[in-house]
Amino acid sequence: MQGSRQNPEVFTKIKDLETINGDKGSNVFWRHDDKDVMGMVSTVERRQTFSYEVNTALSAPLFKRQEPFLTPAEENSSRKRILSLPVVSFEDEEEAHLSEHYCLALRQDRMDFQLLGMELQHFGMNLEPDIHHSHLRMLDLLPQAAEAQQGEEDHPELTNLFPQDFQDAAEMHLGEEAYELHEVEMELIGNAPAVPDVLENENSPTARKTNQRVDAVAKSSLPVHGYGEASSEGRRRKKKAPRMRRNQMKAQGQSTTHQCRLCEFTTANLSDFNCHMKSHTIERPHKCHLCSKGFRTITLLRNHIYGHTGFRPHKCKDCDMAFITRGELMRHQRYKHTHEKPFKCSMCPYSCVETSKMKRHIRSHTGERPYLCCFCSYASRDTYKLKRHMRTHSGEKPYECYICLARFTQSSTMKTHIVQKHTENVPKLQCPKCNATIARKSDLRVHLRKLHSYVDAGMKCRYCDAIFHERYPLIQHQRDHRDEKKFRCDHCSYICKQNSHHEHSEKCRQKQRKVKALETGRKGRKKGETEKEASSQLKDNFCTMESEQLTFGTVASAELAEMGSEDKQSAEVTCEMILNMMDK
DNA sequence: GCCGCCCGCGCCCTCTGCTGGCTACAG
DNA sequence: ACTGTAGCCAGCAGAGGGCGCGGGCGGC
Repeated sequence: MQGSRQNPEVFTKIKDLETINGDKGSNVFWRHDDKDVMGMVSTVERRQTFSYEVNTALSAPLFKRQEPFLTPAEENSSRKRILSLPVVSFEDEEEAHLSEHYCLALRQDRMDFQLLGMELQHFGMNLEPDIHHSHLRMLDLLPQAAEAQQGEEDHPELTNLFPQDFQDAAEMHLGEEAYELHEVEMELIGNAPAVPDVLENENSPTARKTNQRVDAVAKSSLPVHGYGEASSEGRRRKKKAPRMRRNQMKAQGQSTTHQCRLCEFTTANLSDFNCHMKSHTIERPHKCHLCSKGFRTITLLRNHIYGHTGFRPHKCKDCDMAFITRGELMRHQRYKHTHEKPFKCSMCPYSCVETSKMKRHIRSHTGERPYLCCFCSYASRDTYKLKRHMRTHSGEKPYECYICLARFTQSSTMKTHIVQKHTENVPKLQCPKCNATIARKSDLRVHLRKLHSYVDAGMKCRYCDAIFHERYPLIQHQRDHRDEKKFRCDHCSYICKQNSHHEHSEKCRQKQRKVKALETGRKGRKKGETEKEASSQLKDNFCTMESEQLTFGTVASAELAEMGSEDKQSAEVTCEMILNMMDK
């Protein structure tokens, strides 16, 4: 194999590759059947490329239960995506080229392939059989495949794009299905193209085949959720639907309509239709001269170049920030200056600047957790939390204390560590209930909870609206409620806390009658009976009453209440006598 | 076809709070 | 010496803020 350098402009994808790898000398180009073909022979470089692709495009779930082998540095540096070279294509372990690689090279509108005599072991990888997915790198076919979906008759050369043995090995059929393959794979890796997940019209041939593909993928051992935020509905371009429907509505009533076979888009205008169909391709004619990245529109390219040059035309008048687009500036001003939050939650007072934030917030109400961990049962409400969680599996600790070099999984943990261990004169927190001083707020909370029975949320009194954060004051307060004497006798001054009041009332009436009788008896004292004897009888009667749990005061006041003034005076004398007698 | 607005996704960050293991210390 | 307890500490998850950037689409 003789290495011969070719003009990189010919190889759009190779340019990307060079950008990533840097070491251009390790790429080898040669002629094969009058076609330009590229191969990579450097194992180190090859591994870098492969690792990069695994991390960003394929995601860890493909590597079932394997620890992610990328280092953080590699991960961070992988901002760009290469969906081209090289191809790993294994149909199964026996038949195919488990220890070999296919290498695809794009030459403008043609694609060539070459088998490279390289072994996986060279890359230091120990791959499990289930990752040998036959179509993983067929993403390289995108431009051709997208065209292919429009019909083989339009692009008959596509059927000849790959040598037959390659097609056989990959069980791949060119033409329409080639696009479907791309579609399914893009779904698989969470980088969906601008096509619906499953075609709505299930009766169309395309939809049928695609849906079968989707089913097949769903049934396969390859989870579609996963690491590196590659999963996800989030990335699926579903946002098209509403606007498409608007256009669809506009188009209604037209006699001649152009309906997109790949989505719901319908229009009567042919140019609109053609414009729309471009959205289903990844044709990016506007290339950045600095990084070779392609864009569909010149505006996008211009904004991209602004990113390179640092030119930010939209400057904030309230601070030093500047932005590429006016929309970004407006959003910044809402966040930092005007604090305008047009999106309000209907379930709580939360409001925010962006719809995506509201969407995320709503999940905290609904409990929805669409991002599933492929290693455990954890599921998160947003991609970042899942990614952060994955560190617990990978053992990655990206944050290092600059003083003691201790490493941490989260930046906030490191920050706390530095404050608590390496910062002098850190003020401690004083417990409001005792003299204890505690370093951390959360520990003070624990302290309050354990030692002072403090409940953060507050406990409501069961009898009134009072709120207590401590158990004991609540108990005391509720006891007061229970001791409260709510029932008052209608006939005397008797009050009680129980409903037994009614029983008392009846007894009270009977006793009143007795007292009346006593009074009557006193007034109509028997002939010859001395006053002392009369008093003695009264006292006996009183004692009887007392034994029936009627107090003197109760009797007296009840009696007084019903007596006339003369009788009252008489009764008071009688009561006084009784009291005196009791004193004796 | 270009431009700008708007939208949505993704990424990274901070703040917050809970948990459980560790450890010092008093009884 | 042993044990229970309370503070220290790192790990980890929930929630939200801020911004970069690409894409859709209407207007010109």
